[in-house]
Amino acid sequence: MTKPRTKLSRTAIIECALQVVRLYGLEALTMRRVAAELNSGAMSLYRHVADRDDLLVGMMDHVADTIQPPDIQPHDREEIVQIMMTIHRAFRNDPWLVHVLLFEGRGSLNILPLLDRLYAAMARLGCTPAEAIDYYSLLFHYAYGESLSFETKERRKAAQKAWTPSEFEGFPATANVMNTAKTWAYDEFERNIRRIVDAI
Amino acid sequence: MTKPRTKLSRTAIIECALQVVRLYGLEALTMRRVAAELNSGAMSLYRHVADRDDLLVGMMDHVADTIQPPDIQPHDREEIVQIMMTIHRAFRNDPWLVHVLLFEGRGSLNILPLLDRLYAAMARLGCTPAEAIDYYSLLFHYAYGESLSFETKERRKAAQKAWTPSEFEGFPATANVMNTAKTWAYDEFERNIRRIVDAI
DNA sequence: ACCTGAACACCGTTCAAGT
DNA sequence: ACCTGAACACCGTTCAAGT
Repeated sequence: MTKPRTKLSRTAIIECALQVVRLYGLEALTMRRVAAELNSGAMSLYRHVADRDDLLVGMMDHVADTIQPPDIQPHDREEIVQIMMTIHRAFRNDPWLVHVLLFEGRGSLNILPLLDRLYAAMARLGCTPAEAIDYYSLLFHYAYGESLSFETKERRKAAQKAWTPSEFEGFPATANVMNTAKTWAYDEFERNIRRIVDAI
Repeated sequence: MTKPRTKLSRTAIIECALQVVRLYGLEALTMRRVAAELNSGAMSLYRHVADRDDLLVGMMDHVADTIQPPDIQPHDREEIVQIMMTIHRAFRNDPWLVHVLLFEGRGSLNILPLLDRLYAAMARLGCTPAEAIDYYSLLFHYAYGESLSFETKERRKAAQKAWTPSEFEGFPATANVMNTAKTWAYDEFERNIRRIVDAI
């Protein structure tokens, strides 16, 4: 994927970095690597990008721009579910987003339209602002944790580091649940989002 | 806090590393640093610890051992709430735990007794194993996300990188919620755990 | 104006050598 | 057996120098 020599630019750097992170993961995203892919010196990037954090924020804004907002739903509960599913899909496609959100501590303003639809739907359902904060916390933090955990689970599967049944000896309630978990490809995110929304 | 020269041992290394991570954070926890605190060469640690990941797992096991399990509750819903609050308190005290859990992909077996009480309470409430998996996902992933987000929020406050109100112009539902958020020290974790448990 | 190589101050870890 | 310093292969980033 090394590109032929072209003019360096912020968007060219961001798009190249996006390719690297999607193919090789966040820890492979180094300034030197991106520069190499662009056939240029590592230091040339700093003309267009303040530092690595700035690059990450740029990538996040770029991705946020390409998110397809879901159709407006006539039912407010379904509106909330569809917005959360859209965000969850973005996290599945780009797990590094959650890392940047949580560790850089900086979200993209480009998702504000989606966020405002969420809060508006909550308001129509009768939520006070205080309740809206609670539900936002529950919905988003669950989405963060679930996405990070999913990513880890994939990695662990590849590394064969899963827990073995013998470790659950003496813990019958746990063993009972784990036996089911093993034989069943579950995808609980949507079900759980609906449980939360039903409680609003 | 630099210790006088004593015999190196796995537990001495783990306890020293625990001090470092609690005082200076996970990114300050380097092999060289821990060694320096112990007045020894960085490479000496490798006699007692396989690598940095092994050290982190050792620290996690050590912390898991010191968790005070809550009293057994007569009501199963309250049993679940108290277990989750116990885990949440551990995450607040040691935010790096969540990083290790999610990025090393390795939990401590030492919390299995607590986990088994959780699954047993769910079973008594009539949960099938499939439902138990769903609720486990919701409870724990929310706890992960909330803890990471709390840590980030603290850091961001220190760095004065919070969002400014002007950024919410044109998004009235969001602005309305954010105005409340600013003036109100909220602690929504327990409320949200109870909401989840009520839905079981 | 735009790009760059050498250099700095860090990592985790390997390896051969000390006692 | 236990410890260690030098060295390796990496980082992000600064700085002075090239065109």
